Amino acid sequence: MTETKEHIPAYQRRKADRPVEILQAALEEFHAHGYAGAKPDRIAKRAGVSRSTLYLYFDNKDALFEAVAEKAMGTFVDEIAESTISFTGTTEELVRQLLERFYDMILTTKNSAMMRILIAEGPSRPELVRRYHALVIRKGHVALEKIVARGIERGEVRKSAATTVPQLLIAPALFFLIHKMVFGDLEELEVESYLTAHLDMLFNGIGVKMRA
Amino acid sequence: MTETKEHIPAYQRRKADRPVEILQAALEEFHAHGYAGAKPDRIAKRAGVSRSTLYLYFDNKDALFEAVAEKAMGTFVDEIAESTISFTGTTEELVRQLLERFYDMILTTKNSAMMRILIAEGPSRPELVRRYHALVIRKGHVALEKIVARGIERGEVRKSAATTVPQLLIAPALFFLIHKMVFGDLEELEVESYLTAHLDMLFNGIGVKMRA
Amino acid sequence: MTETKEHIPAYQRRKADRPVEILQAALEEFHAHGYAGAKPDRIAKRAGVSRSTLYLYFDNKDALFEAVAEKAMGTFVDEIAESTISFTGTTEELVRQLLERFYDMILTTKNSAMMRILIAEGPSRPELVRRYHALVIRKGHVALEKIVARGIERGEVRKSAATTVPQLLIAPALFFLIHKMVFGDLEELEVESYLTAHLDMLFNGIGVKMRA
Amino acid sequence: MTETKEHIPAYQRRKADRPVEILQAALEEFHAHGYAGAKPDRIAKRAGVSRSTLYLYFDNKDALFEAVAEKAMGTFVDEIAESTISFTGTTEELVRQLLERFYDMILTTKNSAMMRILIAEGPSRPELVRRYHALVIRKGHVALEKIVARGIERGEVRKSAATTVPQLLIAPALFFLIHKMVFGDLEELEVESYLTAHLDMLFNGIGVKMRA
DNA sequence: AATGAATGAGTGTTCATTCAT
DNA sequence: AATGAATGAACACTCATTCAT
Repeated sequence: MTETKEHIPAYQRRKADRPVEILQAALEEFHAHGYAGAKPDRIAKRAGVSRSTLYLYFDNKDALFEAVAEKAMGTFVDEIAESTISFTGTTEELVRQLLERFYDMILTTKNSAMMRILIAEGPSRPELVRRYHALVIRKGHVALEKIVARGIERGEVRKSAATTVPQLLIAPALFFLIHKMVFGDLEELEVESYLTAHLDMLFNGIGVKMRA
Repeated sequence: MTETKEHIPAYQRRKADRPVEILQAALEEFHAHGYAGAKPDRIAKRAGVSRSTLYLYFDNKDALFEAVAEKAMGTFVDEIAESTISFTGTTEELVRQLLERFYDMILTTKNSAMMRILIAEGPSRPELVRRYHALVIRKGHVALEKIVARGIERGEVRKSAATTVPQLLIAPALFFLIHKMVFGDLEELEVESYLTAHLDMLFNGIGVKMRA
Repeated sequence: MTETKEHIPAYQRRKADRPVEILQAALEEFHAHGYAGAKPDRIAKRAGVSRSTLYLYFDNKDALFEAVAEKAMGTFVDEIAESTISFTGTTEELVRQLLERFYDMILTTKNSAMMRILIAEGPSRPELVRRYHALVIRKGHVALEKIVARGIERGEVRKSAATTVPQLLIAPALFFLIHKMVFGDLEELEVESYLTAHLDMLFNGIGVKMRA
Repeated sequence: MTETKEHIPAYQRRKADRPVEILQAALEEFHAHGYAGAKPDRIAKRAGVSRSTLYLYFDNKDALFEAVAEKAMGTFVDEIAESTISFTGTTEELVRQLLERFYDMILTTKNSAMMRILIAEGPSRPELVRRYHALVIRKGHVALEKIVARGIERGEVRKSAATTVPQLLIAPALFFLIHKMVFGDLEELEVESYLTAHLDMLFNGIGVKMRA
């Protein structure tokens, strides 16, 4: 059935590209306007197709949204989880590497879009929240736990109240993400010094240590 | 608490109560559904009035939203800023007190509603973002800076990379807020141990200190 | 006079005045905005009473409108009809007098309000049109016919095609009325010279008469 | 023509027809109910489309109204203005021709619709009034002035009070228009005899001329 | 007699979606 | 595969009207 219609105009866009383009356009739209505020009209325009074409690939706005969410719940966590396993350096180096990638991801926006969507639409989409939790949060938690355990084993990390809540490792990064997302236009947090401060606090705390 | 009150006849209720009830109902609705998803219909029902009564007190959905936001941009920051001035104990005690109040506020939900609204509607409401930034973020930042400066002065806080970014003091609390807001139904973070861990990390860091 | 009266306390005002004031206010409102565009709210304000008071005197907007119309279908025609009977001067004097009063009435606006209402609302109010026709148009027609007949009898008016349509006597005045009503703000027709011209055309025509 | 067309499926009809059909339907609706009373619902039904299709072609009710008005402020005046220039007969013939066309136009209803709209909506649409005045009234005035001047030049028209107000030439026709519009259902003015009478009065007046 | 508070029915308009081509 | 044209259902909002006082 591919050969029958060979009278396609000069620009030959591949059929397979369409869904990808639409998903990308939709992610941007959902990020910018939230679910309810997102207009198929605009998604179509962004994707360079007609409004009706959207419905050729996705049953409806909701299905499109789910597809977008699915795609965005990406591979990030898996990647860092894997890279942790083979890491051979110190915990500080490991965490620094992890956080560098994390802040980098934040600045790449795509996943922050997902975060916004999740926060905004969560209450009306428990299933989406459940999936995200299973695919991202839980896995992330496990990965962080491993890092901490490894650190303790290696004598680089204190076994303490702080280390019972491994999320604290990345909590400041979420703050950074939210801040950038909401107040980014008004006041930019400089990522490098923020990261430095983050690591400093993480490893050394802010308190003055008095040791004999 | 979303119950629909109905039994007291309209004419017996006092006019002055109306805006308060409506604002409360609207806050809940905006929190639950975001701006676009919020239906005047439901707000009215929640407030125990008819749809048109809403418009007796607020010009339109937008005005209602602004009023809700205004009200929620509460006095919290001012209160803690003030209480810091007169504090006489150690920095650790001061920060503990601050965070206890902060986590308490989070669990009181109202302000987390505001946070969700801000994250979700921010892109389409720069003015709201600007006001929140001026009223809450900026003031909060100043208050945190003072705490850090006071700590350094008193020799309780290290002058370090970490202390150049005073937001780090409360960053983990925002993580807690977001987590509770989005994943609260799936996995509860126990506030007391989280707070303990937060403080531990904040003051001591997670790293093993080796001093001579 | 469209001022909103306010200073006299309600209890001092006489009950009997209320309907009159309301009708006056309603006439102005209907004149200014048409039936559909007229708002009970504004009528009440103009009349210096509360919205609900309107409904104390008139069942609903429609009834109020009918009452206004009724009142405006005034006595004007009857008056001029009567004054014609007793007139003893020439036809030209009679017609001049009639038209002077007619133009005067036009400039007093109240009846032009009625005309506007009739034109605008006529299609949806056949009954109103019927009543106006019976009370004003028909009577006016009869009065004009009498004037013409009297003129012919007295040898002051030609029996001609023109005199078979007695409405022609006042037709130019309606033009004046409409013009003032619609374009009055843009281009004022000076009433005195218009009246002079009207009478001149009426009695002499514009044509050059060539008689042997 | 108020019939609702239904049988031709929407997709078979041609896009170009839509605005024309809608405008026609809207003219009828505005004519029948005034601006405020006109319901998009009914316009759509009259035009044989769905309510939302209206908004595909016109931004809103107001824009639709303006388009209707624009279209109705037709070419009539220009046409008669032009035809006057080349006319070679007597003034009486010229005026008769003009009036015949004028009365014919009146009976064709479309422009009388415009007149009703103008009278009814004028107060709340000064801009519309201004445009109509510029496009129709002013031009008409100039055209009438030319006719009178030509008549005087040719010795067929008296230079007199009457001829200083050229609107008097068509004033009786406006009376006819209004009468037909408002009272047409109750009492028909027979156009031919009315026109004859109109011309008679115009040229000869109603007065008895006594010349030596 | 008069009104402040409230509302149900309806308004113009938008939106996600469909359908014949 | 892709679309221009069209629409039903829902939306935020207004309005004439009611009702207990």
